[in-house]
Amino acid sequence: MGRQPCCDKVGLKRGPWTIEEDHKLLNFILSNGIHCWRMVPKLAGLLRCGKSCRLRWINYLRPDLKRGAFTEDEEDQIIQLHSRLGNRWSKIASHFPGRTDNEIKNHWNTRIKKRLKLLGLDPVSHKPIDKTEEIISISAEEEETKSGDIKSNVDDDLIKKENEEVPAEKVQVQEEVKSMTMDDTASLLNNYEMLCGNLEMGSILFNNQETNTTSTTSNCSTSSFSWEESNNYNSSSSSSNNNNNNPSLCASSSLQHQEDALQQWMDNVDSIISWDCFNQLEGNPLSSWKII
DNA sequence: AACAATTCCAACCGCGTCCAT
DNA sequence: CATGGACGCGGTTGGAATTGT
Repeated sequence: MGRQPCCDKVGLKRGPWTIEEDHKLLNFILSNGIHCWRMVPKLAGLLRCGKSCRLRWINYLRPDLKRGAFTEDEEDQIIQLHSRLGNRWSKIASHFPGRTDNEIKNHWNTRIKKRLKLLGLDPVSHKPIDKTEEIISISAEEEETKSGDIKSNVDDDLIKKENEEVPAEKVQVQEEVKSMTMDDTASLLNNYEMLCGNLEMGSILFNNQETNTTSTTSNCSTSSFSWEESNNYNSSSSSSNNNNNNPSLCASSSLQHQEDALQQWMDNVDSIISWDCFNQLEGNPLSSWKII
């Protein structure tokens, strides 16, 4: 498209972030919030492009990130969501507070894909591999006549639309695939069906559990911590904060509560970020943080 | 112990979408 | 309505860490 680069890359640093860079970015965002990513590196004194800063914040520095391995329940839910949404990682990630799209995408590509293959399921179509190939060959002719509209993974609205548009024969084929799938991998897919039926409720429950639970390591071997967990005093805004990258430190909460929450968060991320290194750089980080 | 192969994940890249002008 | 800038998303890659020989 001839699109111009997002920023002037001359003289900009690339590659892994250093602790000092993390500190600068974290310090800047916690002090000022996020208004324009393009300006963040300039104002924070970083030789990075805004895009890189945004990614670093979202995938690593964000206080509400949940660390640690995915649980089996999470994996199952990812599989279920992927069967409905396809590779829409950000949409899938929105069902997992504290998880990033990148994290889920990586986990899918490295673990879940293999798990599905071991179960004899096609990671793309979520159908038994052999049967899928059979059906593909059966319906290849009619698919060819409809160029450009082949999308194996669509969300509910798109599925509905597609079903309205496709001929009855194709719907029948889809139903056959569905029933064969149920026969061949009954237990696994039964779970998925159940999850599918309860997905909306499930996601609500999941969110509530996330915000109500004080335990941070129930299913993970490593420490996990949610910013919202430390902000339970601010319950009125917890749901809206779930998908918000901005830490929203400038909300209605009192300064004391914010400082308490910040201290609690720092205590919990000690194992993730080496604050000792930060301290060596600039003394106690808390003392240098200005909460709006 | 040394090397090769594999796994894993942080970060980059390019494109699509949104929105202000 | 057209254009351009900024952001967000998904695909891909580089290299560190781990495992196997």
